[in-house]
Amino acid sequence: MTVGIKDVAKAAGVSPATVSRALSGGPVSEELRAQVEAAVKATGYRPNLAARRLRSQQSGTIGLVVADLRNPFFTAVSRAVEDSAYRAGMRVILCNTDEDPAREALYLQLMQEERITGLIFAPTRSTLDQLGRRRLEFPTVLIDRASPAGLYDCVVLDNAAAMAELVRHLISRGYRRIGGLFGNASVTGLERRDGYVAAMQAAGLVADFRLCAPSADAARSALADWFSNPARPEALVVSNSLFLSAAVRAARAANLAIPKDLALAGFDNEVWTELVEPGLTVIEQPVEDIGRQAMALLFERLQTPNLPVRKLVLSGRCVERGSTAARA
Amino acid sequence: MTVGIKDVAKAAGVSPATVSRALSGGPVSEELRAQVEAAVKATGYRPNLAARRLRSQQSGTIGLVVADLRNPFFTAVSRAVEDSAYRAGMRVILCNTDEDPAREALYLQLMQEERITGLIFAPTRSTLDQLGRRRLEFPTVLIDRASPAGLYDCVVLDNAAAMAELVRHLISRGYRRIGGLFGNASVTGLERRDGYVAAMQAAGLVADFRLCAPSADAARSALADWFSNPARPEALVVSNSLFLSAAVRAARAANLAIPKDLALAGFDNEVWTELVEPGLTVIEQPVEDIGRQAMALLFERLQTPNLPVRKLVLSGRCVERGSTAARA
DNA sequence: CTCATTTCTGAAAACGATTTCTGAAACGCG
DNA sequence: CGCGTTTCAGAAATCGTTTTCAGAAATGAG
Repeated sequence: MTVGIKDVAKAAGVSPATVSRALSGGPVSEELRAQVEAAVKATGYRPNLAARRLRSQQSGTIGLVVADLRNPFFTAVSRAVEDSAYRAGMRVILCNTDEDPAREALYLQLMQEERITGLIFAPTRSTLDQLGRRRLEFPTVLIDRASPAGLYDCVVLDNAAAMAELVRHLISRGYRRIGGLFGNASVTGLERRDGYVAAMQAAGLVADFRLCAPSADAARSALADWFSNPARPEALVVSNSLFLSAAVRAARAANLAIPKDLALAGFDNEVWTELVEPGLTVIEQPVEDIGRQAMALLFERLQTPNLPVRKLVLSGRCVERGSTAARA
Repeated sequence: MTVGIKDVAKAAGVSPATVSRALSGGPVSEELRAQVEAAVKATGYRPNLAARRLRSQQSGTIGLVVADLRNPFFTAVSRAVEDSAYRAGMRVILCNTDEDPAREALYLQLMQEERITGLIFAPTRSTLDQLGRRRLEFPTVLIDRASPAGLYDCVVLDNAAAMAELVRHLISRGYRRIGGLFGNASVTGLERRDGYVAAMQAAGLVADFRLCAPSADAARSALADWFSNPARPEALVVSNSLFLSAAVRAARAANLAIPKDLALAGFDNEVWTELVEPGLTVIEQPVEDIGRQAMALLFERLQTPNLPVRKLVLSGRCVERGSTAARA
């Protein structure tokens, strides 16, 4: 039915072993190599990856498990990872957990069954905890969400610093009653909260924040409630782009003008943050770099398994726009 | 090193064959089944998928090859596909071609090597042509971009009708000089252009459109040029969300107010289309449905290989917003 | 009670490649 | 010219499962 390595061998008049060697660049005379290549073309042979993987005991596959593909941050990182991987002749198997620990567990099990050679993973807070107890069976690089105990390589943003920069920026623009809305599913959200709290305290201001599930609905209802409160803040920082769009909608719904009634700042420099008036101030993350560096760390660890654990902390860039214009 | 089926068999005091049967729900006495399950738990056994695939000759994997993951349309469809697949106990391997025929060829070859059981594919125009000549080796459902010759199952939007609806909507709002910007890499863009041309002609108006590579830069420079022309249109329809954001930026750059100086309408109801003032009129695609139905078609074909080829045409919904408000 | 039939289990073959092992030829060196 | 070394090719083992095949035990019918 399908053409196998034996058929190629027969067509080329050599043994299967020689075909295998010719295709993998092994020691084969030029003459036979040419014959094999011709036979491959003639027969239309495509190797069976399952067989290859079984015998060679390496899958040549890296797993990429992200929290939310609809979040442009993760799609951008994924692109970079995919690119590096294919450049290195590796396949990528991409999974989307929707911030659900149960799905994470399922996918990790799957990765194990696939015998992936390495994993790049953005875990929820709950799974991150467990990761400390039970080590994963394959080299792993965490992205966006750092291992607190330093058990895994990781590449993350300096979340606290980035958020603190946003807060200081708002303060410098004359805002004082600055609120914060942070995701509760990832450590990223909590780190950004910590940066917020620290910056507020450093400025002698009182922190006023809420935690929230990472869904548009949850954010909108939290904000609707908050905005209807007479003690609502003059400015708001949020921890991701989903919340940012929710905040704009909630502000419109509550008839709050940006930035006159409510200044606003958040994360991730997506196209539309420039387009919605008066332009939204955001921290731009080096998404390409995050993906590339994660792959680089992974490859280094594959080559040298007992390297010390490394944590790569990248910085964000503050893009100032109209949503944080100086207070009237 | 890693625990295999033999180890489980030994631990359970049975043969490997029995373990295999117990795990796959074969005919095994309750007693042994329980023993096996206990042994699996005790040993922490995880089957080796490569071996399983090799022997059983089925990968349990469906390929998903999309044109651009940064396009929210494709991420939404991907989510739906992934969901259906995992619900059916199948894995998904996701690839991103960036509208590049060379990458498409590479990935199709890869899919063949993986011996995927089925493919869901959004091909470029150029690959779509070749698909007519050389049939793919696995059951395939095309999405977003239809096979003209009807060689493959597909699920697509009624692009011409949707675009025509946008045009008629603009006409009813008083616009006459309506321009169009369409992507040249996919048949989708061309179909939408056809719908545009047809609707314009039907109304006795002269069509005035440009084709453009599917990149933000290409779109912006095309539009910058167009807008600086004194004969620029009063209204513009575009064929995807990338062009839509480019159009807003270009209009701003050219100091054209929306909709006063330029009405605007496009495709895909993303969050931000509501947020950028005065709200952008778009065709909303049934993204979830597209993914789900594609999987449904694929499964049906797997069960009944010589079903006639089916083409599922879904309709878009026009979401009217301020960008196409009645002409002053 | 006997014989055919069913039900379950284990031994062994098979999946399609890679890799090890073995040997033949070619080569280099004294 | 003889002998060790290298180079290349093929035969056969191997990877970890599933599946086929065959046989033993249990069941049921006459």
